[in-house]
Amino acid sequence: MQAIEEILRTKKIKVTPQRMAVYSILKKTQAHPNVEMIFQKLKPDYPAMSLATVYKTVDVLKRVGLIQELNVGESGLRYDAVVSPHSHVYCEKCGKVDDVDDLELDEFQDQALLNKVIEKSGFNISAVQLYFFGICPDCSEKLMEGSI
Amino acid sequence: MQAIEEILRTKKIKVTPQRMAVYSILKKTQAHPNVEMIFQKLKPDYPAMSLATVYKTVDVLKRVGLIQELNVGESGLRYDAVVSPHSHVYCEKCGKVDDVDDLELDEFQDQALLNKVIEKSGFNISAVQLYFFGICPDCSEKLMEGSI
DNA sequence: ATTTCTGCAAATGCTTTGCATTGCA
DNA sequence: TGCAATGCAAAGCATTTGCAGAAAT
Repeated sequence: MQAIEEILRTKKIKVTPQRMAVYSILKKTQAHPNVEMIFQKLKPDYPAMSLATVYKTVDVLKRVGLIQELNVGESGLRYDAVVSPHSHVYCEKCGKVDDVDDLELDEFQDQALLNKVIEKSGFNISAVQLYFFGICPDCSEKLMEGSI
Repeated sequence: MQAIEEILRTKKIKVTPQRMAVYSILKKTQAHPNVEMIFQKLKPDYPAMSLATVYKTVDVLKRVGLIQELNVGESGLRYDAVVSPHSHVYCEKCGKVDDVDDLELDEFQDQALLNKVIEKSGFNISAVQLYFFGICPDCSEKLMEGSI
């Protein structure tokens, strides 16, 4: 709650309660919420907050590099306050997004793999996203129960 | 143009000129077009075709497994008739999507990596997508010229 | 003859925009 | 005080839906 204020001020972006609140929610959760989810979590404490403000805020935080945007397909863009490279799993049944930490690929991405892609594609690569799609443990269980 | 008809008939899905046309376009191109692009390419030969039909068609082809859907962020979902595992680069400037073939990661994905993710996450993984984001050679060049 | 698909137009729903008001700096 | 951000409502767009007519099996 200190660093972020400085980062914003450095970029001449005003520090507002709304921005702090959105960031704070993303910092606390591991659910990778979308805009609507963030809005709902905010409601109790900030009943006056507008959905448009949440859209604008995640955009600002993203451009400043404080959060990253995930694109898993359904349910809109998801947001993550963890900006270091890591992969994600998406449950196609319930829409849950989990982190997959400590894949050796995560470090791998920085060097060998990235160089190879740059070489092969000629692109100037600035970001990587690795997504896994499937069914989460909870949904697998429910599917089992249902079919018995 | 033979196999696809059989695949559709097997699943009791009717073979129509529109469906064949959409698939044929995806089969020919490497541009990973979105629905609008497919629609535009179709127009000369199928002036009566509706955009809604293109949406419905890519959905059918995807569910049957004849094409895959890519989610690079901007410019809507992209479609690819190559369904074998391979990665993609996305140009954040012009929206171009290219293939990145022959990453050892592509075979890697099938086994070791997948097993590790399944173990770590508890998810039942059915698909993987690896995206690289950056600037393509053409856009890099234009940026250079512009800044001189 | 049935059943499914197409094309149109309307509806939906997420996201963005414009602008007056509010609030940081 | 001045400039930027918020909140609201309206606008914008991509995608979906409903349905009558057309086409495939």
